[in-house]
Amino acid sequence: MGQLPPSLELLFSLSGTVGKLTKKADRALGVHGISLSEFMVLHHLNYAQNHIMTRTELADAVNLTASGITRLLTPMEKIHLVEKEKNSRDARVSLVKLTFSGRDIYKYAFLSCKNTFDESVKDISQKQLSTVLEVLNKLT
Amino acid sequence: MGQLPPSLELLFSLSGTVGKLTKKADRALGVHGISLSEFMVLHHLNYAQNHIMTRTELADAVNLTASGITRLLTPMEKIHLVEKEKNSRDARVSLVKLTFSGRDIYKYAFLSCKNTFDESVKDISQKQLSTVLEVLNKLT
DNA sequence: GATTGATGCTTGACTGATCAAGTAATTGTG
DNA sequence: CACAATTACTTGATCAGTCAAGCATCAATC
Repeated sequence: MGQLPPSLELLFSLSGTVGKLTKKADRALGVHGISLSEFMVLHHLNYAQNHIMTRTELADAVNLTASGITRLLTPMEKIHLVEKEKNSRDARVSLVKLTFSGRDIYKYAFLSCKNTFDESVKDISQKQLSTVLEVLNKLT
Repeated sequence: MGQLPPSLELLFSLSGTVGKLTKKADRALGVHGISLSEFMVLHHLNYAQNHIMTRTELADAVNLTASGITRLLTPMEKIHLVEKEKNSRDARVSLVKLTFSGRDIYKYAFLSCKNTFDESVKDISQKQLSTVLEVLNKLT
């Protein structure tokens, strides 16, 4: 990498690695017709109360802007992975609910993704992994 | 994050953190009129033999496709951060050379970027950092 | 030394995301 | 209670990057 202080070496490495991992994830998930961002949406909905979240919550969860979420969800609604619901308390918010078939796709996509990345992670120790997660947290 | 196996927790965390760090870098570098990708190009050229690389080498170094590099370099050539050179041995390759003013911008951009990220990294130990770099390497 | 295949790069069409502006609903304040 | 500020979301314009196709050049083989 050459001549970089640790902080920037970290930045460069992170950026390279994540680029590659994202492509890998997209290939693995492509089988199920979804992208990594869509998978992340399905995941967060799957573990949310009643499988429902607001668009803003989703935007935060998957690190997109509000408009990014609008554009990501539109096709997902069209193929019925998620559906719109109204919030009776606040007419501004548009809730996103995971459908049954959305949950189904999530399960299969989850398995593909897990297989792919368990493989990538196989010779990294538990301890190293938790160090990495801790550091990533501090960087946020 | 909830209910994720370690490998996918790592993927999700990496993706979130890198998204945020990239935005931070782009803000820091925006002062100098360049993006993180452009900064990475300048960096690799700065430490290359004679400040010259082929477009393909650059593409690898910054994790873009050949066409991505073409599109990234075009404006950089226009503002004379880099310039084209021919390779006498092989007329297919188009060399990219860092100009003096490119080197200058690099130096200032480097300082801004370093300040920004040294700050982010200040309570992460040397040892943790090298663990992270090691893990990132294994993931590639 | 002509042909076949690989390599380096560019271009057009597209995708996924952003930002800025706009709309609609809600909340807080004089 | 009115009205200003804030919040949730959508839309048009734009941007950064990909992919597929194409062009030019080079290398290997017959």
